[in-house]
Amino acid sequence: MADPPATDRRVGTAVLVAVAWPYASGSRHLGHLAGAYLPADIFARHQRLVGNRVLMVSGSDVHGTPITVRADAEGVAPADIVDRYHAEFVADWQRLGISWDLYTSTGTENHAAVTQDLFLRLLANGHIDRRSSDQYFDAAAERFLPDRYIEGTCPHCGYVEARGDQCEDCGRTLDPEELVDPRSKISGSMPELRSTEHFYLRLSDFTEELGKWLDSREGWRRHVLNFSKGWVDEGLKDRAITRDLDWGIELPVDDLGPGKRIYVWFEAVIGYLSAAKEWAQIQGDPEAWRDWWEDPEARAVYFIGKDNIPFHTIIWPGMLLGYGGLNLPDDVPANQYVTFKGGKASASRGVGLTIGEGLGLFEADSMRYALAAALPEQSDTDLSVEEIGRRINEELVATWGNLVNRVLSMVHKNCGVVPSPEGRTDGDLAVLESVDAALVRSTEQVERVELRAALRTGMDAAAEVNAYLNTTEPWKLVKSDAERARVVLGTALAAVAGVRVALSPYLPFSTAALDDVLGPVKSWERLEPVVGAPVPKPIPLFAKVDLEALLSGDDREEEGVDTE
RNA sequence: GGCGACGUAGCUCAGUUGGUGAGAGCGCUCGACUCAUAAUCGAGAGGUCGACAGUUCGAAUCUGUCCGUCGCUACCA
Repeated sequence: MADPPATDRRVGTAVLVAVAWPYASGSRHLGHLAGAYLPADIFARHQRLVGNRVLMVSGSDVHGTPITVRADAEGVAPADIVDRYHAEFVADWQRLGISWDLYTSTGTENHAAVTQDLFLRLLANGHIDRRSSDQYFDAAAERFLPDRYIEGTCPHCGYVEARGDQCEDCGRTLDPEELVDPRSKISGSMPELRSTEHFYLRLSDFTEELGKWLDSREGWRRHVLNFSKGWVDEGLKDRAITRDLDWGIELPVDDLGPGKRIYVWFEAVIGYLSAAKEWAQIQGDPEAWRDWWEDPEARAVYFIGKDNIPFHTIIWPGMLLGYGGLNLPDDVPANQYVTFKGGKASASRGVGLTIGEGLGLFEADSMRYALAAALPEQSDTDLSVEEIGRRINEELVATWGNLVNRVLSMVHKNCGVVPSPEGRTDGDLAVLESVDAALVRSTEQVERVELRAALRTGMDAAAEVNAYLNTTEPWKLVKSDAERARVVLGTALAAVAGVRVALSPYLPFSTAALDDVLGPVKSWERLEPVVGAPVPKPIPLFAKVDLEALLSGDDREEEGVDTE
């Protein structure tokens, strides 16, 4: 490469890799993984190898009505639900090799403090105000009711168990006042409308500024920009920040009376900032977060699913503008959806696989490959167990796994150690140059967050090395010209080492499995293997998937496991 | 209802601001090879780019209508 990657982590550009906060209300599925966590990890791993200073943060989103609803349904405390799924997420990330710099939660004291700081600053700057409205009040329980805590008959379809925010039967969104015969989910009594006060974020203050900001964005995905501009063009509406809940972050002011908390949509996005501060504290350098949030040279890339777009392109930037002095997102490469047999993945509806279920069927790297090859970067992508298995067997194992295996086998058998690079012909050098070119090309693609294409680039390079072997036929040379055979095998091994770098962000476990022979991958460049290093008989990097067994298993009932 | 997206080879998808004969991977057919997880390499077949109309010298790409799929619609985040 033209510019050798910096090895000093303090030299490169500061890159904040901000990843959607998974809601600790149920298991996450492969759609979430392909939508945010996997692409973020691939991007972060690549950025580290090119020498940038990556800070990749996220955490479990532990507040919000769905969690309290679920806790009530199970007769446990919200914290029990949160603890269960937070632990599950942490285990998922570990098994998947998601390389967080910090994975925390919104349940920390630090997060509450940062949230309250933002609230107070926005309040002081005039971007938050108080408004009163009529809301349903449960006299028996002596509390106001969030929309989800009200049930009634849907005015559109007559469904008797419609929720205050949406009718599950006909799918229409509702206002609670529209419900016929409203009932409190807490006491079952008929709620009454009472006046109550809440704080509102004056998003409308930022309509013009956000519009200009969005117009100035370059390289953003079309659907992200269209959707965001659509919101601005319609006119931004002020949003209530607080809710009548006792599960959530407390207000730093007490003038609304008891029973009001800051609601999730406002505080969850603040997690990106609070996590950076928490990370800095853990590092023993409490001011270190400023490198990512205040330095204008720093980059911030937010990995989310498309359902989260307005929160990251409108609301969070609006909050940051109102706060002042902090970096706005540089890119929000929101992914579309993964569908399963045409339907949106949803654990609650039993569509698709949870991450845990996926890991029960496939090796982590294999599943990472299959999902990365099908990332819904431009449009929804349809997946199935068969499709994942096919990708693994016919692409990953056949092209890359087999290449590594055939090269290592021949080197082991005929040389026993890494051969010297001396004596390479133009043809030998050409294959190495094509691998180097692939590394340059895939960097350009990753910079644009075209991760599918960058994976393809790496796989194409692997195919070129396969073609090189078929042309040079080292298995014949070992009988006719042993010296030439050693040169060819050494070249092939060096090429494999380079392809391995290109694929390493996608395949961390199998990459590390080659450390003993090829050395650890520390930078985004093709390094010659150490001459004379022993090359033992190889173990296949990936197991083939038994598709028939999977298909018979796929017919079994897939039970929904949770709400979303 | 409103907004947005999508509908391109058997399957999953790419196709920057409209312009050499429409692409990739996989599958399929034929051939080569046999070191390698029956893997690899080469060649080839296969699509009137959802339908219709329009703008243009020229449209998969722009406009309109229609058909179909999906998402969002601000208290799920």
